[in-house]
Amino acid sequence: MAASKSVDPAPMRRARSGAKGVRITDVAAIAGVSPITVSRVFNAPDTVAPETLARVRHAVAELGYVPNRLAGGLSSAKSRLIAAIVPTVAHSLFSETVQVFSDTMSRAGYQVLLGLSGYSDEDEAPLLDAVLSRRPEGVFLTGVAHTPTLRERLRKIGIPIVETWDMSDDPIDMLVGFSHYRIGVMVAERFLARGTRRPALVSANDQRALARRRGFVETLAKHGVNDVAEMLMPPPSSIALGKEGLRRVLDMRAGVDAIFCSSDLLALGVVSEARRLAIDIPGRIAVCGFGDLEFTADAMPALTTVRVDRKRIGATAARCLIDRLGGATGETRVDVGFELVERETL
Amino acid sequence: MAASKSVDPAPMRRARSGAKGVRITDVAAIAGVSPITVSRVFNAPDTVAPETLARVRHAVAELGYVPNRLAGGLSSAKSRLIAAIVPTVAHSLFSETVQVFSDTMSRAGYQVLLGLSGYSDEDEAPLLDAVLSRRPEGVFLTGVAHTPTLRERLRKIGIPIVETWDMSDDPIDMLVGFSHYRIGVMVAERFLARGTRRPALVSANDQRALARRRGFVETLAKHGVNDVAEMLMPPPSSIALGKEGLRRVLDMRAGVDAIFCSSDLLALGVVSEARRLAIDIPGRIAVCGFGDLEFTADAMPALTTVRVDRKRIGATAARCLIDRLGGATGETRVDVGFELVERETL
DNA sequence: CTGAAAGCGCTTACAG
DNA sequence: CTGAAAGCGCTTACAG
Repeated sequence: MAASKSVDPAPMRRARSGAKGVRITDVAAIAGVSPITVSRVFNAPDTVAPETLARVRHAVAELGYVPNRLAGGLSSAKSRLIAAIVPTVAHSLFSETVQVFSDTMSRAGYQVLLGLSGYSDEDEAPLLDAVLSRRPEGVFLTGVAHTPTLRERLRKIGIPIVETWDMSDDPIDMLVGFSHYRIGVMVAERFLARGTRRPALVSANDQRALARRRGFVETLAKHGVNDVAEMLMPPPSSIALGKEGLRRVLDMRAGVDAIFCSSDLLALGVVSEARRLAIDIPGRIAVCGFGDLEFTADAMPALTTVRVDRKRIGATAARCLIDRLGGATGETRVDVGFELVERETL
Repeated sequence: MAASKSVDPAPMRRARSGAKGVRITDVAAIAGVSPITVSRVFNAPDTVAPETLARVRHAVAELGYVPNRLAGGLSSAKSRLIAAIVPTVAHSLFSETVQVFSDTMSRAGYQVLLGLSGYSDEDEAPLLDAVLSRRPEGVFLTGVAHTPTLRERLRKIGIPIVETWDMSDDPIDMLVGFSHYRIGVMVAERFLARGTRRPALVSANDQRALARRRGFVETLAKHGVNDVAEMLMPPPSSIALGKEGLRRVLDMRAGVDAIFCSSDLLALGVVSEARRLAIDIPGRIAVCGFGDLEFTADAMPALTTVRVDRKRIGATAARCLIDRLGGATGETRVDVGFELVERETL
């Protein structure tokens, strides 16, 4: 009796959700070992007999097996994931740090889960939730300006946390950064040494730029210079904003003789617009940026800027986390410092 | 009988691995519902009665519960993770694309897991393994130059894949890019129109730069210009390499009158070194870069460059993946094109 | 609109 | 050096 060719419903390969991957049990079956042994081949290969190792590895290659870390992480409570919260990766300021951080972490067997926070501190809670839902084993934070609630939450999770790109007297856990306030102080001092009487500020109004501003303004005030023409604007900074910044600042105050910009991009705009207006830089107006982006030296030799070792921050932060995850204890506070780079006489 | 104060061993809060988080059952207990209902509050809130919803949300807030997506992903076979393989994030070329891609994906409820591949195609296999072990629901790839093995593997996984930053006749799945070859052709044509007789190339030897080179060299040859002075070097490109590039190229060939650089950074080095050598750009030598980085217009007005809409690539790629994950079908091939930007007469 | 049972694919802790 | 049993914290598919 020939059965009619019925439409064969796609067979469920798994009891649930029709998953289609190769599992550890498939490898185990082919290699003739138990799943535990296959697991050991990945997680503790030196505890497995050489021949067994070879046999399992062969089966792995044959099936193209890739362990499921969702399952592994759930079972072992080790996600091998590190969360990194960064405002943006669109500018090389943070992205170089992220690059080195990520490279270093992966060499140690961790993957980095990037959380791009933008510049608003408010949206950080949902972002943090999203990231923490993956159960990272450590957290890299950009900046230290977090709400007390957030700080408390992070502290309570009990995983290593490294705050970066800033200094703080009360870090959540580890700290690798530099003092924005001191940068402002030092730039003010250089300007003063040069005889500046009418300084101006063209700055983004984000936390860290404002800390530099404070150092700048307070130091100037200490030396009797109280009127700083200020142009504050929301991030992200751009060359166009720098151009506008110069125009505004010149409108606000006559005789401006020095401008502190919160980023090289803004400074580039200022210098560029100055050129258009036939204003001599640094002759008539000294300009200082921040970041020491790769192009500034060649593009804007007249520009003074602040150099921070961005790669070192990434590498050091990674090292701190790796050490801690490896069982190290103790406080970590690293001040990587900064450097004022004067291409020409300021 | 006063018991002696024995050292209290830290109580195991969980049967295994001493985990310490709040679980869905804790929330359920407090809210007086079953775990399934708590799960629904996160994954299908509109199927839950308003009062129940409120009660559960209150319990969630009280306990600071964050769902464990390792468990959720394992159970539902939905990781809500998208893998993005990118050579580097240290230069704004790719990082802007990554930024927009990541922003768009997170708005759709996905997180992006970044895999930084460097420029070597060989190390891609282990990186891919690492990334696939998280069971992403989709993959963003930079470039299309992958080994057949890798292409086959990716195809077999059966998840949506979008290749970007390049064109191909045989994409693995979806494609959002532009033709590097055609860029080379167009730059050659512009150079020829300008009367170039002795063109040179200063280029990184990565896949895509070499595709541009091919278009460039072949088009020149078609017009009888066969001797191109070439300086090829390994990525990453830098201003310093551009400077060296100019010197080398001038050594190799007398009378060079046009240089095609594989990146704006290299071009910046060339222009900068030319200035030092008192060579008129673009008068004596026309220079064309690639990337249209934000600073080039202001820093190097004499520089011609190739503009690609990096943000659009990120946004479009994200949209493709989101649509597909939402059930859409059909082919996707998007050529975002490019634009030759001449700041001054070439 | 809500819940009891089973299962996702691993690893731990133990035993041998 | 290797394995049987139990469990990690969720969600699915069903039933009511």
